[in-house]
Amino acid sequence: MKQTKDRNVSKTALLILSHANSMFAEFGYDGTIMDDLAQRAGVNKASIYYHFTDKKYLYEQCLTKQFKLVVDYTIGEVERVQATKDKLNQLIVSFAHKADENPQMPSILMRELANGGMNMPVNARKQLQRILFQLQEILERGASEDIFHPMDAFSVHIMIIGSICFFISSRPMRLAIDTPEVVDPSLDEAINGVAEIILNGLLKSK
Amino acid sequence: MKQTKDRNVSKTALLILSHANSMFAEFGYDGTIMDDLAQRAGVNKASIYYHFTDKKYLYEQCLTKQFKLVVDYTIGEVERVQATKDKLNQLIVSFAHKADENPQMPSILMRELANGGMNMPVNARKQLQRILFQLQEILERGASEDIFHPMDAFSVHIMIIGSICFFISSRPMRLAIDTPEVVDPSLDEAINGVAEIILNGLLKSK
Amino acid sequence: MKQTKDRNVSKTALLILSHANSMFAEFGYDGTIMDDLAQRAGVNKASIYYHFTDKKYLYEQCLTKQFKLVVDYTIGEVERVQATKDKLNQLIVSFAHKADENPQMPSILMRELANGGMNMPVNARKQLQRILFQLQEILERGASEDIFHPMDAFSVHIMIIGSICFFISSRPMRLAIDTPEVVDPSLDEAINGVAEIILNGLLKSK
Amino acid sequence: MKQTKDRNVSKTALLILSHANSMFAEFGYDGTIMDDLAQRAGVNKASIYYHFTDKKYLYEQCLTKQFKLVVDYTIGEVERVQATKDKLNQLIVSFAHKADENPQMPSILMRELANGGMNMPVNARKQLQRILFQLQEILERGASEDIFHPMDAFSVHIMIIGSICFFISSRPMRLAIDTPEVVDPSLDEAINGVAEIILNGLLKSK
DNA sequence: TATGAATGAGAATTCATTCAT
DNA sequence: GATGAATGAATTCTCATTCAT
Repeated sequence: MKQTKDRNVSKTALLILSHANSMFAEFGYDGTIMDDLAQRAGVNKASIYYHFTDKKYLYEQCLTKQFKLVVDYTIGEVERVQATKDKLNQLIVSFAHKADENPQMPSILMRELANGGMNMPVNARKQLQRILFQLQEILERGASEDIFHPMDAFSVHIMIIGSICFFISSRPMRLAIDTPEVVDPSLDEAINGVAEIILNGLLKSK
Repeated sequence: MKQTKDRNVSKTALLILSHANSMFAEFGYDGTIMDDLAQRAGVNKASIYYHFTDKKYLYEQCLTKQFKLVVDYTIGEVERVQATKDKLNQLIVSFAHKADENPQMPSILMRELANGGMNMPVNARKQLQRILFQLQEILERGASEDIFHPMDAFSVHIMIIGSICFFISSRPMRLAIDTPEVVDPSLDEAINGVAEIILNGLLKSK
Repeated sequence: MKQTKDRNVSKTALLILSHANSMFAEFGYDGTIMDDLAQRAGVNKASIYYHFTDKKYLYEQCLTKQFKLVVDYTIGEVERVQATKDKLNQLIVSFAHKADENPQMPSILMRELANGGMNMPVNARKQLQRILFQLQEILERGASEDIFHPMDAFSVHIMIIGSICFFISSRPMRLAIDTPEVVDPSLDEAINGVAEIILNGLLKSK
Repeated sequence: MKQTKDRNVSKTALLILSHANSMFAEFGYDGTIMDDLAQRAGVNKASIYYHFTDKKYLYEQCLTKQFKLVVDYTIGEVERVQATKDKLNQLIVSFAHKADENPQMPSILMRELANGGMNMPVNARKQLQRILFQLQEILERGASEDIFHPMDAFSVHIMIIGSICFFISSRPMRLAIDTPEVVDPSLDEAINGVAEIILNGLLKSK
């Protein structure tokens, strides 16, 4: 029964997937109503079940796909630069930009963590670990090159992902409420701020 | 103050509030079911409505109380130290420890942000802004004392809150899945890592 | 949660139960629609769930109650007569009359057996066994009194229950289609026929 | 006969039919899901509709085929013996054995009766009537030969069919639950018990 | 004939909220 | 203040059936 129908390439399946993505990001799992999804995607409700078995499985598909997209891109970009310091900078910037292009990802991740992350599909979790591993490699290389203070990879990982996800997913709220006293920075400004602090923080003062 | 029949002090109300707190944190707004809450709190369902009008209002009460708790503590602690640099460090450490004692707060905040933060009660939002303002003050002071690089307060704010909330709310997941390759740091280790990086990042190399 | 709410004595619960009884008998488990039941019973759909948890539990309640009713009556009547032969006769006649008054019981029993009887509530099953045990006692007594041929109790049990249930539950069909060649007997005629054959068949010819 | 493109002979149709038979017997009409049937039979769902128009028609085909099989055999066997008494005995024994070989038949019949028999296909009903007519003939012959008490054919018919169907379809349940106090008889023992009682009951004591 | 993909009309169950006592 | 009992509006999922290829 639960044949992982990987013919999910059909037009209908794609339509469903894409609308599901934005709805899950916008409304969360509980807040996403299958009826509405069907309507927005312009497909029959039963079609969703035909293609994705049930809501939970559909959610998993969305999660995994999103995460892989962002992580693949980030890792690819990091590999294109050579210097250890540049790699770290690239990791932050690439992750931020791709996550910003797919803002559902930060939303979903944050909600999942808030839920204890226990029903986060293994595959989605693995994607994040790929970044953690890459980061670890960078930090170790930097330490052995004697340009970085030795630093626990996990803390840095959390800082990067946490900062960026917070920035991206808090934007709608910030834009809705103007806090004239504090200027809302653009993504690039914020990313650069984050990257600068982290690099500065890690680099041994020359 | 004007003692307006503050009903919420009754034993029943307190029971409800405390259970509501953990349930909202664990299951989110939608995931928290009034029937279950009544059962866990050992009160009649209709009592909840008597004391808190409706689910939304109950949620607001929980949110605001939690946020105020953490923020009051943080601000108080920061004010007890004098040196600018120590103030920044204190802000990070105090926020982290209090949030760790009340881990519902990070969960709720993250879920709210993921939801676009649109139905986050104004009062709760204001609490966070108190931290932002205090941070801004510290950064400005540090800049004028010429010990900090000038840096946009918002980015730093996001980094601090984001890193810490991520760390705290991802812990249950991390503990459930062991990643032997990467050691899971304790809260103090992680906090120190975060604080170190941020301070290093901001401080002008002496 | 599944607190066997034995306050099922309320007017609403009784209403639901009685309508459920006839509907399950008439349409079977699958054929009984909760919406319709609510409407017929004149109660709110959610009330059914409030009182009976779910469809399955409601069904079990119906089953058990029906079976107990018929079996209690039968056993009681049998105990009122003394002679072994009369007891056997009484068992057949009482069971038939009470089942005829509650024709849902034969329907439900037959459907359950057709389903393999596997999800027949234990309690309902036990009721039928009470008849089997009583019958066994009668047959043994009859054998020791030397008035009955020794006969396996189970076969006789099956004959009695099977014959009567078949007769009662096939009546609607028979009445719908007239088979002029064969006269449809009344319940009493049929019961007497059955009882006569069984008694004759068991009694040693004097 | 006129060889009207009898499609139902194709391998696919046969597959469907055979699986439909067991599923209808096991789960009943409502409980049999076309999707599952397709999967079990290893054919495409639309194929079922191509071959059998709809679920109802498929059900009829199953019913009629099953009933005819049992009834044809029974009637044939009865005709092979001569003595009136032997004929009656043969009717019981043959019906029992053939029904035991095709235990779907008793299940389906019982469920149909439980449903009021209203949507039992005419053709299936006619099969059972063939047995009733044959039985009537036997009883009349026995009465005119003065070896049988005169007895209403319908009651005897019900007793035979009811007892045997009950025995066969209650077997799975009995085997699942052992009632050590009462020994579960084999089919032959039970049949002989039933046949003995009925014959004894009808025969005038010589 | 066979098959993947629709689709519409349900059907069970849930849940926040209210009401009468 | 507390409680058992409603209740209406959703919401997920199911299933027989059809369609296009």
